Amino acid sequence: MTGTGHNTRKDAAEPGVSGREQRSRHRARGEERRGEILGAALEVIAERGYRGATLGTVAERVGITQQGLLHYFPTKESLLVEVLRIRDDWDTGGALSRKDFGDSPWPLANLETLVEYNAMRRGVVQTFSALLGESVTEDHPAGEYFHDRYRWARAGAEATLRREFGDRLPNGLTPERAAPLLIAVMDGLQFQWLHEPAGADDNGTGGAGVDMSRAFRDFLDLLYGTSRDADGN
Amino acid sequence: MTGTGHNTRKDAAEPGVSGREQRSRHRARGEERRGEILGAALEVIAERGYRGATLGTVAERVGITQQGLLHYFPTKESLLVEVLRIRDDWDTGGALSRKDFGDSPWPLANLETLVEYNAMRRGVVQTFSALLGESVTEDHPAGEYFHDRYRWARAGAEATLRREFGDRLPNGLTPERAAPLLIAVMDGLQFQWLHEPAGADDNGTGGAGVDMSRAFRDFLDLLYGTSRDADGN
DNA sequence: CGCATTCCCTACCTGTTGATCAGTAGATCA
DNA sequence: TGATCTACTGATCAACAGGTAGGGAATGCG
Repeated sequence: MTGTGHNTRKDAAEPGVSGREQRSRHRARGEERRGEILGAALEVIAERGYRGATLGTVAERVGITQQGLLHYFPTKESLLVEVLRIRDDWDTGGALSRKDFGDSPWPLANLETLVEYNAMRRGVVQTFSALLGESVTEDHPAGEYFHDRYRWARAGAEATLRREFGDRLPNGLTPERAAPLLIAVMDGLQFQWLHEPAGADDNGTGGAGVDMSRAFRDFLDLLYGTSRDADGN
Repeated sequence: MTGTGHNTRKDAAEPGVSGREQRSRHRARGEERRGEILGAALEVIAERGYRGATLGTVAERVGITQQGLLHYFPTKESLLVEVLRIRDDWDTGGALSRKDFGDSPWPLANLETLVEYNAMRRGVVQTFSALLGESVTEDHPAGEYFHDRYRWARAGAEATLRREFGDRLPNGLTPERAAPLLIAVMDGLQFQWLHEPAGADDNGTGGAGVDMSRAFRDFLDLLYGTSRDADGN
């Protein structure tokens, strides 16, 4: 029951493994574990939120103890910070702020792609949405993150809109004032979609759910002032 | 400190008070306390979310013990259910689903009023938003509530849009497909507003915040396809 | 080979939370 | 006047939570 039977393992087993392979494997172990933990934390936060998530649950999912996890992330909050950081790399950093941001002939296509991408990553969206909800409560560790993120997202959206439409949208609205709406639609649709998804990979719900990608395209049509496919599809 | 000095109160004091009034006052104590508890719970949930809220904190705010609170609401979840119910009466029941729903010459004005009303009730909005975020997590007691609420809200929005525009919005979009966008904007703006409010009662933020009411009007302009005041204001 | 580092565990502590149990004081009622 | 109901309180509990202390095994390094 107690930790016995491990001293006989190394010397006898794996006789043909070279020292280099063992070393590199050992080195990589740490970063690999970190990655596993981050992935598990993302899952657990999606399922229970940050406050509801426990270090023990995350650790268990990686196959170590809670104290083993604390070896990598000294506090629960430090774990959250890292989760937020990798999410930024994946999602926002991957689309909203990419260097090739203005490369597309149609800037808003990037946002459309982002939404479609999110629709395939329910876990990530759920984590994000759960944290966003919690972040409005007092003294939440993610509060500042979302505050900054919103400023930043609105600025990005405004720049995109300006690149697309100039200083006025077709209906006369300025990019500055349309930007919050764009962000709001993206966030708001996520909640509806999480509660009742509908879309490419989901059929038979009777049409009650929300097709996030299609709805977002509908909103873009609204910005353009014309409908591209509202009649047929 | 302990409950002394009350046995002399009844017989001697209030000689002219009839038995009926005393009885009713006694009866009302219970309902009054219930109301106080519900109000405190709304506050505490706004500050810490449902999972983060504790019965002790709520009870303390009413001036009773945690066990005293459990006398009125046998479980924490039952308290949440009641909070959700009264919120419905205040907010949704008061505007979205009112009988005089179609009485206004301009149906969407009701929604505008609702948003303006919300902008004056930060605590309620914060409670709602915190719970909405939590509700996407697994086995959350408010999950079903929000699921149903979204269906219902979309149906209500669709009906309103149909009453205003008929079967097609100016840009060709159907009310059915515009409804989710309307709800998404309302929800999404709340998060931005909570994180950085701006508006009538808030000046000097440097324009970085979000004026929820104005932004919502901007969105309605988008639905109409024309801008009413985007140039000057 | 000895030493440091990395990785992870056992043991333990302290605090919190929702909930139960039993009981008390006053009001109501028969 | 006694029975009963309402509105609580105090004591207590089991279950967890995050975090600390310290140690041990495997590995890398000189």
